[in-house]
Amino acid sequence: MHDIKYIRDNFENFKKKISKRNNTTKIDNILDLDKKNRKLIQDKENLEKEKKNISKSKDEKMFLKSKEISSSIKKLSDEQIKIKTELENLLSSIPNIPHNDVPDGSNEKDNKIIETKGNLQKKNFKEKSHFELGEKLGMLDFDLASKTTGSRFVFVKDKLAMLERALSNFMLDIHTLENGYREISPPLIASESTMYGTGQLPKFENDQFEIKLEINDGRKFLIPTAEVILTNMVKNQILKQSDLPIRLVASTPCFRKEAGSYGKDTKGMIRQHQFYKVELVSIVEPENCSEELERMTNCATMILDKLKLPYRKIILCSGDMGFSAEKTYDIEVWLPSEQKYREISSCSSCGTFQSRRMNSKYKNSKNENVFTGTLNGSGLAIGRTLISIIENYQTEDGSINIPDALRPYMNNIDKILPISS
RNA sequence: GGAGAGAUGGCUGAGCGGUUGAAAGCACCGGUCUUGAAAACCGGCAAAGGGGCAACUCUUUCCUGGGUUCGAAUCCCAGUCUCUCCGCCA
Repeated sequence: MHDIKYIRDNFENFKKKISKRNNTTKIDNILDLDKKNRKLIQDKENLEKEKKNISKSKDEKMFLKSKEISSSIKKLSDEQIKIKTELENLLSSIPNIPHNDVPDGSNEKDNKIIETKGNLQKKNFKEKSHFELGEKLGMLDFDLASKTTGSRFVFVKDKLAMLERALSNFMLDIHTLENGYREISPPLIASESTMYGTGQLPKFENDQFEIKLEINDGRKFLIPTAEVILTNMVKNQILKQSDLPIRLVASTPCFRKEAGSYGKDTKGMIRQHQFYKVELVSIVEPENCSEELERMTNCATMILDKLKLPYRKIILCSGDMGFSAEKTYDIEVWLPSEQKYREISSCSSCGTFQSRRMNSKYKNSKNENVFTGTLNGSGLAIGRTLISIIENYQTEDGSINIPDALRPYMNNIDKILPISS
């Protein structure tokens, strides 16, 4: 959600910055709606004052007049609410303003590589894809999933299932013990207002799995990421300055419809309707957002360093960022079978964009209630980490070595062999 | 699924038709005292929105939405949420 006062005072600048984003909402009539809205408020308030005075005076001769005023107020108020709703709907579907650090650009081709790390060791055999390896091991079963459920789901079995669980524990341990995050095991279902708070609604309803609890219950959705539920923990709250920063981590399943990516990554478990992800969320004083984003991104890359997986860090251009983000770093891991880097984490600062939607504030050092800053990042996507380990640690015979850092989480085995052997 | 109870400022909690935006306490901020701290005492302290360069001022808000009334935190209706007890259950 945007600050209407800021837009009012900086409209041209606002318009220019939003035009750099992938935005489909028409913004030209914002000022007009704002003007109408304020005019109606003023007219309404004048009448309200008059009415108040009559009732205070207890002058019976004026009682009839007061009744008339009431109906005029009702009319004005209805009109004002209509305009205000229109304005709010408009504002709530405009993406966040890009941070000054963000490079201009229209799509992923304009993202900038910031750093590349790790060795792309050349193997003396042709590297296989994770799904080929996983199916050969008998531990990834896509056919079975399509039988029980449908496409874009997978059964992970045996040692790969254990590896998936190990990754979750490994990441949680690092973020809680080394990086100072508080571990949360949250609900996986979010209410409509929660989904609105982080920006999934109203614009991206098509990507969400809506579920039915009871007929008269409010709308509920499976979380597409733990960001939604963790960030909203501070919804409708005024925090103390000493509460900040709040750093939260959760390992949860995530559910996405992936509407609009038909035909994309249909093979393998790169893009699934359901996947595990370890998510980091920070609630901070807004002036600390940039600093916190660097810190958070380092917390994410730290995992890849420990797993000795090659990766690169990029900054997304204005046209490629998510709706709520003002600045985003993507971390991409090397996938030998594709000879490409693929996204494994995305770390974003949202500034006060989400906290305005959530109404999340804190008392600053001047004792004023101001909106908090929110950040979120994957640390990391478990499914994709699993893929990258399978592919990067494969051997010629099709078995998978276990990275040293994970062995304590894998009963100290050093290798995953096919089931038959 | 059955039976009750409740929802008031950051928190606890009074008020149950007319200077009540709301007592009191806690928390918080400022001051006096103290070598420093604590204690004690004094003072301040809800939010949102509109107008104004500003000092300031106006409006709204006591869960939400309707209704009664000149006037509602207070009365009536509907809904939401929370809690307790019983049943069922991971």
